[in-house]
Amino acid sequence: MSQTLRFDEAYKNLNKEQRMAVDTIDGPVMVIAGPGTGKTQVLALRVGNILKKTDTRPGNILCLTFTDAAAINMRERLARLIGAEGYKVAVHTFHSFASDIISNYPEHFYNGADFLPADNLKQLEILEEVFAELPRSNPLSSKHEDTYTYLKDAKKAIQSLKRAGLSPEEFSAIIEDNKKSIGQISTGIEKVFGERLSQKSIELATTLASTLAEAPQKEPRLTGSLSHAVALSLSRAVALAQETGKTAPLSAWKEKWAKKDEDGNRVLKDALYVGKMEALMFVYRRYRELMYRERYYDFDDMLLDVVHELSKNASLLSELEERYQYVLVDEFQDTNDAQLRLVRLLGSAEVNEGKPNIMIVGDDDQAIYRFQGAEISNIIDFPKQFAHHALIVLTKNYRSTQDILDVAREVIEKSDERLEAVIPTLEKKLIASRPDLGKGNIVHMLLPTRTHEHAYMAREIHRLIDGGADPSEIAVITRKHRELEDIARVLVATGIPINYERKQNVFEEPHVKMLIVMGRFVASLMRDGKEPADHLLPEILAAPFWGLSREIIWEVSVDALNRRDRMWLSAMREHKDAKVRDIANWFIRLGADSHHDPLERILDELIGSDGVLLPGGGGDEEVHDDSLAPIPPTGRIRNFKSPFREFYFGKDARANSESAYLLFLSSLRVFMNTLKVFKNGKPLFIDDIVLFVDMHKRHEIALPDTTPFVSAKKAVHLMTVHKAKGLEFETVFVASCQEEIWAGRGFPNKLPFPTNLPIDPSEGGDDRLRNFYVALTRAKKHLYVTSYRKSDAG
DNA sequence: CGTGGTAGTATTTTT
DNA sequence: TACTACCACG
Repeated sequence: MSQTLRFDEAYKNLNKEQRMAVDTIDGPVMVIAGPGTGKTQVLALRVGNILKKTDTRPGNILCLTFTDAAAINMRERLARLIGAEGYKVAVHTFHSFASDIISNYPEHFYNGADFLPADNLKQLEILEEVFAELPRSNPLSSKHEDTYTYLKDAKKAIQSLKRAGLSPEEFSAIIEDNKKSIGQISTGIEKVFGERLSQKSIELATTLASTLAEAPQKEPRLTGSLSHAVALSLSRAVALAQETGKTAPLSAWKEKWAKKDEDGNRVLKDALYVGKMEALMFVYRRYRELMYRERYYDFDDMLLDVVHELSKNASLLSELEERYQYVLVDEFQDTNDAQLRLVRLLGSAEVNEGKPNIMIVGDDDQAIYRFQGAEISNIIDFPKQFAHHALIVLTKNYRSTQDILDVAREVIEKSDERLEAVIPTLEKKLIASRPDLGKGNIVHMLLPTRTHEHAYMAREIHRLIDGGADPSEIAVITRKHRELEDIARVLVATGIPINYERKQNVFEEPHVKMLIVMGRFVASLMRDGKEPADHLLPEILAAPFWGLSREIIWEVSVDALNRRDRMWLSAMREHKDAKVRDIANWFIRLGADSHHDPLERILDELIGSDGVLLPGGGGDEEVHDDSLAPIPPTGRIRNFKSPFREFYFGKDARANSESAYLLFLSSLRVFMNTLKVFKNGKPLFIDDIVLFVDMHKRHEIALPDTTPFVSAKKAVHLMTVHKAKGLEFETVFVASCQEEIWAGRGFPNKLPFPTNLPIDPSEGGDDRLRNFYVALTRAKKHLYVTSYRKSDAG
């Protein structure tokens, strides 16, 4: 089929609303696309339509998505619908777009210098430098066991500020402004709330609210004045109190907004945090300075730097505006404030007359990325921000049965952070449009305990598969990985094939862990004059791959005890078993080799591979027989080969655990790649492992490896809600549907932002509701909602 | 019955 | 840190 035909065919299949979205080419357009309403198809076809109806070239259309996967998906769909032209459309994630601008216009960024991306560790290192500059009196300088207690909190706070698009200067301006009014507000609060609440307090509070409201108001959401934020909430409480004639609403307000200071005075909570905020302001500024000096940027800097350059560089902005005549944003409810600023800047040209060709697609009910700085008000306020917009609502659902849609709707209607609450005429009720699905089930099972719940799921999944269901059309969705780990174990044990894309900490992968311990030991042998890390030997020798019996290890330990130096290593060299002697001498030789041999080669020896696992290691015996080795090797030691690989991943072992082998390989790859970045591409030696691992341990940083654990091609999917977003399955199990799992409290925040700067990424009440809504709407036909009565703790 | 103080408890999701 | 249960008191 020719490309035009394919486009025409797809276009013909659109429903009325979808076609309207595709045909509305000009001006700001907001498309509300609930789950399963075909939004990706609409986006792709609209791009095709712009190309068809106007003389715009593909490169002048910008499509912004959040994930790499979504960008790839979009590019492929465009190619399918409109052919090769599709590849020329600028499809980007927000980050790749920003990074593109930085590399295309180097003269405007970092003075044209090449900057390196800073990983987690580097960021914490630099932040630690900043903390070291703080005087003891600084509220953030407190330490516990050599680590700064506020280090991680400061990192999170800085991340939030960057995602909100705020530079240190802008943040500083807000803090300074608040400082001016905070004392006055607190005095007002003390007057009204200093004594026990009574009917009289209602009157006093009314006057306070109106006085505060008189303070000069400033620009939009992020820079609204503190007085106004306080006045707004207080007047709401006052209204309630007057209505009911009770003081309860005022009591609640006091609880939320005020606190007693050291002198027992009622003050605005913000007043108690000002010191910390000022300290944070300093840390943020210094952090950026040091990062800049050392030529590093982090993920969030890219967007922030582009946004700030565009806001002051009119010529660069207009160049981009001219280039991108049409902008389409997918999943708009997930944008953070920095991203919104970027989108607004791109449409700010005067020729647009306030009607830029921007189309945003999203669903307020599926906003579940608050913890990443996503700001649901971006989509809720879109109608206000772009006055002359077209609004299109897609309500035909091509995924689920009406029963499932109805249940989901009942859940989401409990929320009031919704567009339907803002636009009274808006109707988002989804209509099932897949009659071919037939009748499905919705099952709610309340089981006695979690163990019962998991057993029930296993039983039910078995029944479905035995009845002919395709395992890959079944998904188990939970809120947390913790739940999935338990479920995965149960399903595997009962013989159900699973596909679980968990994030594994590479340091915890058992084989990598053992390699690290051995590496540590070898490193201790290379440092001349230092004691060998003898204490590691019991753990190393206990590993099954050496094939050493318990008795032999016990003998070594007794021999060591009877020696004057008490060393296992010495005891091993004199042991009667030849294998034990070989191992000891082999380690000593590796320690000596480590002075000149690169890490890859030593690792290869530890693993006992023939240079298959790691490029640049093993295989070439020339280097190996190098006479530089300080201990003249006997033929015997030379020939000793680590049984590690053969034991775990040899022909026999691998047949049983192909997936474990792949997991190890990918963990090792992640480990090596990160280590290379850590050393900036400089040659690696075995003692780098020690430094590298210890630094990650100290900062409690995990190295995530996301290789999925797949036990069969057709397997039941296990995933968290966040992973499941955008996917669909015939049968969905939503597990552990308890309040404390799906709506439990989050982390307390040690560095709360001022009240008039609502950028705290922790979830508010409705985020939990939306999480659950997203989980429910993944199901096409059968939906199982399970919960248990008693927690593990009883 | 509402209020205010104290004590005890819990602790994610991921581009 | 933020929340709830609990209890004493006005």
